[in-house]
Amino acid sequence: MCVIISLTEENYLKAIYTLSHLIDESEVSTNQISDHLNNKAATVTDMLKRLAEKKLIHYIPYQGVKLTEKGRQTAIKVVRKHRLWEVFLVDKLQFKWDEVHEIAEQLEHINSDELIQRLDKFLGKPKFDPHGDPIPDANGQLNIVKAIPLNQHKIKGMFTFVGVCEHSKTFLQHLTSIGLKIGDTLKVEEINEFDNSCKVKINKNNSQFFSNKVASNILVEIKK
Amino acid sequence: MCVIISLTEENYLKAIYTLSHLIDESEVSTNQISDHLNNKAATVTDMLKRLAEKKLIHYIPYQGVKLTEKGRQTAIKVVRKHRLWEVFLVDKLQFKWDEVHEIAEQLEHINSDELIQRLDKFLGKPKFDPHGDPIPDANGQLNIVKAIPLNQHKIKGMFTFVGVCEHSKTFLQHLTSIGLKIGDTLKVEEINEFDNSCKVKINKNNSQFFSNKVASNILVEIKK
DNA sequence: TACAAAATTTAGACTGCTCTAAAAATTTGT
DNA sequence: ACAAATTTTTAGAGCAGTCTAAATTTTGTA
Repeated sequence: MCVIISLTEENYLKAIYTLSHLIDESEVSTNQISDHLNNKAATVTDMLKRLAEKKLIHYIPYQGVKLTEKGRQTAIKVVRKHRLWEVFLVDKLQFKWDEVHEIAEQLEHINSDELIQRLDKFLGKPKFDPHGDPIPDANGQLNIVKAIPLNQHKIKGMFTFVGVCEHSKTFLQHLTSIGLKIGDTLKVEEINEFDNSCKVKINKNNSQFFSNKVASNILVEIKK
Repeated sequence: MCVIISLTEENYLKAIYTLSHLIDESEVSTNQISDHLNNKAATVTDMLKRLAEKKLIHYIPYQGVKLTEKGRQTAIKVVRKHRLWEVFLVDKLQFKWDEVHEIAEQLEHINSDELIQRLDKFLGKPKFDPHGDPIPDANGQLNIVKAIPLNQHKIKGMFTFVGVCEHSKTFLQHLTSIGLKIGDTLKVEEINEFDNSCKVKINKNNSQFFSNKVASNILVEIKK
């Protein structure tokens, strides 16, 4: 009944979960997984056979994979742990938001339901991690986030910065260097047709230009 | 220069460290390690060869092993992490002292110096874990504890309960059930020659009997 | 002190996870 | 529609860590 799932298997399930959510709930290919995890396609094929054996994924050779319900529950539990630990690292240990990913990658595999339940309570049952990503609840339910990238709005006006698409250290450090934090108000004052860059005021500060690349990785909601 | 040490290797080094400190700084035998880690002697021999290769232990076949300085530093870092995480679990997440060992066994392998430094600060740089065991500092220095088991004092009088020898769940739960916590004052009122049991008053409460077995696992200092 | 018992090591094998090289299947472009 | 390119799988191998069974070394004692 209670199949043991190794740290490596957890990482594969998380990868499949993440990749399948990039665009709707599509099937994930062997190469996508091998790129994401930095190992070879042959290695991935091997692992897919084992995960299918354990009923954690639906796998038809050459057709890509999808998580089973059991696989999804496992993956989402890892995501929940990852994001809760990130909150701990930032809120309690004063890490910066660009410093926590690697440590959370380790902590997410600590196995204790009691620990996670208590950590969640200790942190005040947070709904979002330091990057604005939603934290699944203990039952694996996830807030549906309706935020979309700033560059897709194509309109001037007031927005709230609620999350990022890109989680790389360099991008997060860039946002920090321009003084942008989750929750800030963005006022789009100009949109330039030719390169899709925009002039934005952060809170009450001076305006600055965001390239399309930056704007495409900033998730916002229209400010009420 | 910077040899990678696996989780398994860390566990072997910690086992050797622990076992070598049971009695002075003696050498540790293959069987002691295999008992402690619940695996076979042949498996231990294999690992000892690998640890010796990496200059983490001094190993002469059939002669037992001793940690090198590098091995000791590695082991003590794991012990430091284990004990700090135990403090976190008890002080911040309200775990009981008999519930934290298994979780700390996992957390002790999380690899981030920055994390440990910040956790230490967050916890108020504690000197002892919830069982009264000393926490090595960041340089691997350990407070020498001069506490000895209650049954070895052989005298009546006032003592302070500062730690335990036995760390099993059942023993710790037993102490909890008789209302004994680290820091409590023990007044030894009688010592029975025939079975070495003693009558003890905990703080200002009613007196009760401690068997020799209990008294031998309770570390105390003479109360000033 | 010699020999039996105990401790330890060696030999050979298995699993999980990884790789490279080669074969097979699928997709794409003309 | 089919050849070329791409993707995926298969085959075979290696390493870390574990095991059992057998051989070797040390220890304790008769």
